[in-house]
Amino acid sequence: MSTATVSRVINGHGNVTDATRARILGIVERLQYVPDSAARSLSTGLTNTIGVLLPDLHGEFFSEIIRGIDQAARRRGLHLLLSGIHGSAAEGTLAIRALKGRVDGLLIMSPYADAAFLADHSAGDTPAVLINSPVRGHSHSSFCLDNRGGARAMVRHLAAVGHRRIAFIAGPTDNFDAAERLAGYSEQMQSLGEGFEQCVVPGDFSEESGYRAARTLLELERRPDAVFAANDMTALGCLHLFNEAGVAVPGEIALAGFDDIPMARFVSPALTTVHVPMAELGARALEGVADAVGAPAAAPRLTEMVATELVVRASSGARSDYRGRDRIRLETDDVT
Amino acid sequence: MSTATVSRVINGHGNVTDATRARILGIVERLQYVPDSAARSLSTGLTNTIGVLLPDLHGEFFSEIIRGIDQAARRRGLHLLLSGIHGSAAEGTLAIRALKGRVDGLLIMSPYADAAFLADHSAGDTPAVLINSPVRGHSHSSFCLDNRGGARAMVRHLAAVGHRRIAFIAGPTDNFDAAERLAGYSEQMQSLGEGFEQCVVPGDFSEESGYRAARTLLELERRPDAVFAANDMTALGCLHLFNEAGVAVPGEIALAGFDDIPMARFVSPALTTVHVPMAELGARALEGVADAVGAPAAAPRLTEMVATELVVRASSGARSDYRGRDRIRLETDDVT
DNA sequence: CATGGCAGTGTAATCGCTTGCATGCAAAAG
DNA sequence: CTTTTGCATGCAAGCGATTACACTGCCATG
Repeated sequence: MSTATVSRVINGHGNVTDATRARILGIVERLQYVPDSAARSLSTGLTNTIGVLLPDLHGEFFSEIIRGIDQAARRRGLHLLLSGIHGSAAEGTLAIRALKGRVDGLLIMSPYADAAFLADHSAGDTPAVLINSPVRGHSHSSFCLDNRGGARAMVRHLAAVGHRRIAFIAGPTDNFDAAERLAGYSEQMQSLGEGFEQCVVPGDFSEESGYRAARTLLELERRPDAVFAANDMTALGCLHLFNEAGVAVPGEIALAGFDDIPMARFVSPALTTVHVPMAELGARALEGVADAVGAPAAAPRLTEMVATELVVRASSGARSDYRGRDRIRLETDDVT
Repeated sequence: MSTATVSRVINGHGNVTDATRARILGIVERLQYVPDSAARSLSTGLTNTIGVLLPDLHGEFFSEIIRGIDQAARRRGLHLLLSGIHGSAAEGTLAIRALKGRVDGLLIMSPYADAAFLADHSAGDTPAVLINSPVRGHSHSSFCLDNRGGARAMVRHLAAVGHRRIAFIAGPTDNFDAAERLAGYSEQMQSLGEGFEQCVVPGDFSEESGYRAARTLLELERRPDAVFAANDMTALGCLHLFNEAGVAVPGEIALAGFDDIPMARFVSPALTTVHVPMAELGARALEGVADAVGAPAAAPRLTEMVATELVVRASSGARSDYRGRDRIRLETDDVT
């Protein structure tokens, strides 16, 4: 009974008698033997680990995406090496390098990811998958949330409900998600054409920026019918100001957000928003890396879109019997 | 120039001429050489990685604690191997075994952690630190949130505001945090003595259970002055029912929660609650494991308490924005 | 001038596993 | 009864680092 045989038993490589296998398994059990993973990695070149780089570990978002990733990883028997990138691309590059050799694949989410990531990483042979990144096509697969489609759907909804002058509170200008949402808004407004007025005010995804933007909007000579914020926190900031200013939502002005954070259901009026399936996005991305790990380097790099879902609640002023062309979820009266 | 010298340069072990060092560093830079971590682990027995086991990857809580852990890990140059334990202790045990050899230390958070964890793990030599776990003292350090103190503070606050009949909606009976909060409530009510009436109704930390508990409370012949829920979600469920039932908060009945989830600020009336510094708890726990990794096995195991903070908002009916503050206490359990 | 010490460098063993190849042995084939 | 075939097993060579130990000069000391 040599180490070779034990190895074969443990890894399920055939060519072992049932008798020896049983004997070995018995001993393994008795000794609580667990193969040393470092040694194993050294000789196989595999770690069974996926590195996960996330931009910001704040909020519900992050936890959702991680949950999806974790579940998928568990299903595939993979471990997760987690790292938050707080700073710029430089720090990200550093983090990637530190992970090199420790992981079989990389899952990188960074709305700020630029060519630097690519350049630095392309040197390695570790496959990587990007989540919601502006970088496309060449050497990595990527999974993207359909921000643009979601924003368009929201604009269509607001239009269908009867709003004409629809303002948009933008997100950070260097953020990919924010840019896509803005683009979706503009495109849809454009294609609605006559009688619809665009108006974009700056914001940065924070509650405070929403608060400020709301004030700006109220002071306009031609006050908008509806305000579409680039994310829910911004919308919540808006709502605060509207409440303080005694402006009725959705009576005098409609409001909508993006993300569907848990809080969106709880505010009053409940916030119409775009639901983003973060857990699903995370899970799909992990499957993507896992597949890429086994596959030859020449495997096709694809960009997969993950759909969003319009969630209509009270703040947009929809009649309760609203039915649009979009895939929506109606929550008019959501009591537990 | 041999591998030995290179190794010495890279690891900063002296005995190398400045000239050779410079030459080697130059080559390292040019070749973008990164030492293979598997090989390194194999020969040193260290992985520079801490395993993190979390019970549930849901919600703001989780993301906060992970954020704290990640920051601390980054400071110490450690990697994080993350794993969610969805099921029971059995699954946890499995997860621990899977991590064995991959990590230098373990950070385990499980309000359900029982002796099984301990037993299984004690076999290994990997140091572990428990977060918010009922298990104490013997072979692991642990970091606990001062649930009991927080609950007592809340009861004192409610009493100070003038409430006498203070009801408590409990959490899951097998959850350590929940049990501690209940204990804090009972203790404080007891010591308030005359004129204060205890009343505990069951719950399970969910919004729905709060909704149901609220109905139960309203139907009592002697309706309580105040309701203290074991966590914020439960309190939010309560609030929903009170709103539906047209019971004014805090006018007719005061309400308080525990956790200080972001939503607590946004509901109306804003929820008085107990803030729990999850990020700090996570960071401190990580420092704990990191220290334990280097230390001899005989190092003292201590239990550290992380203080909570009372956050008074409108729902408890306080006059001004009263704010109580506790400081972090350090408690050392005996060793052996 | 011989000797010992010391600093810088190289040699080779080691960590624990996987795996190609050699070996042994029993059953099938000639 | 010998030869072939094939399956189960063992041997030993890596995998890429770390590190104890050996070695080589060189300088200080006796």
